[in-house]
Amino acid sequence: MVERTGTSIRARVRAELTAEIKSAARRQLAAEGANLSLRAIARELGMASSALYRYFANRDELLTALIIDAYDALGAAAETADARHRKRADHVGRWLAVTRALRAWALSAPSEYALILGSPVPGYRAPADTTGPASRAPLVLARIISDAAAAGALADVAEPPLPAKLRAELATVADQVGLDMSEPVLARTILAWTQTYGAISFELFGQLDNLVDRRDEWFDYQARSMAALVGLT
Amino acid sequence: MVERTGTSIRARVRAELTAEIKSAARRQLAAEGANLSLRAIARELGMASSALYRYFANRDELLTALIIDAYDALGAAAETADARHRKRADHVGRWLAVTRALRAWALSAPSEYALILGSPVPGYRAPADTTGPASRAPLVLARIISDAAAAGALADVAEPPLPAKLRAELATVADQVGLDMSEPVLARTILAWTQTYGAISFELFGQLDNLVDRRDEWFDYQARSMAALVGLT
DNA sequence: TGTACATCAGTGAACGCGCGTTCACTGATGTAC
DNA sequence: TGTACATCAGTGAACGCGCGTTCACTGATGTAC
Repeated sequence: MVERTGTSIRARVRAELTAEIKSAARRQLAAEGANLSLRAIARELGMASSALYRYFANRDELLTALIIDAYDALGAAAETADARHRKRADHVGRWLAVTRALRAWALSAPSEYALILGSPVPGYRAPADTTGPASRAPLVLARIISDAAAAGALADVAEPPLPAKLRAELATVADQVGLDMSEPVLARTILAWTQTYGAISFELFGQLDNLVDRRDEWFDYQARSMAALVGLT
Repeated sequence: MVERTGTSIRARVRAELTAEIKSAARRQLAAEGANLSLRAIARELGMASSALYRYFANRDELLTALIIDAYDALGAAAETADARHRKRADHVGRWLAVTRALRAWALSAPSEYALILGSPVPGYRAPADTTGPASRAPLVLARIISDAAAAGALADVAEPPLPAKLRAELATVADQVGLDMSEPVLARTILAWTQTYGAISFELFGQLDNLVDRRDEWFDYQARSMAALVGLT
């Protein structure tokens, strides 16, 4: 993004137009898929296509901004869903609330979900600044598990062996994000997050068509299964 | 596809060129992502772009052919992996062999995997003829489970309740594909297939970067977990 | 408070490119008698 | 077996379109004195 500081009128107008460009871009994404066209955005906003270059250096920069926004929106949805759950000790309830919120966000903004969690956009490589926002949602899930573990509320679950080197890798990851979790618990958490992502993508990308119609119930069933697999009670 | 019958020389040459067009298209897909360009394919084959219209009525028809081929290739990989497993009663082994084969195929042809299981291609809607090939791979997994069930080798597993109507829907599905399975078992099978799909997509679409490097071990851990969840022993 | 100058947003034309699809055509391969 | 005709594959030009990005420009907003 073309950064510019200050709180003058000009700066505020600038911020507003930047937001308008992004939301026009999101609308375009919803209509056309990942083929983002700067000219089409400019057309919708009634301005010359060259004007966009005062706000974003090029197409990729705009895409990056959209990706970061999407990760942040998904992360925020997860965080508020967890925060709103009053009974903090009801870990299964929190897991259900958060995974449902993730799904609801995805269904409300399918093209943005596809942008961050679908197949990569051809010819685009995400810069490093996305990793922070990208980890918000999974961290919320992880925190539910670590809360349960800390409260001694995590059931023992039979599980396949973890090879030593994989185990060591998981220990490093837990360390880096500051999670107090045993390696097997972290492994199960990532597994469950992967399943959740798979369930949402399946529904969104049409793999559930002609298979399951009662989508809400089916999702809940899956979420509960995964909560149980992780050991939440 | 522009159908034409006969086994004359002309017909054989025609079949060969059709295959060449598809494989050039696949190469293009691998290089550029889902932005399939007829002109680029024609260029690579050293022919006029208009010549392609003797083989495919338009771009969408070529895409459809590629999608069907990809589903078939994935299905064939699953089927041969299962067939090659000699110990038919070793259901966990068969599950591992098949899911590993699915992953291996996806890693060897990431763009084709993305074509069928990634985010939908903008502006393209799959016709009905894809549903047959699309179900080959999941059916192989389902058959392993139903074999285990038939052999009485499926462990009882605690699981969340299935709402009656969802249960009825699952019964219909089992009926349609001719699977002799109880609804809870079918539910767990679809869940496990969803997780498997999520695991492969996670790896392929870069979500595992900076998280897990020992991919083979990680995948096996997940596959074994899912086998256990379904009740394979 | 007013003036002079610098900064910035937005314009419109242009560059150079690629795309899917159609169409009238040529020449080779196949078929019927 | 040879000839006449129909079928087919492939060509090359053209239509009409859209794209990202650059550039010199105008006029408005902000800043310094």
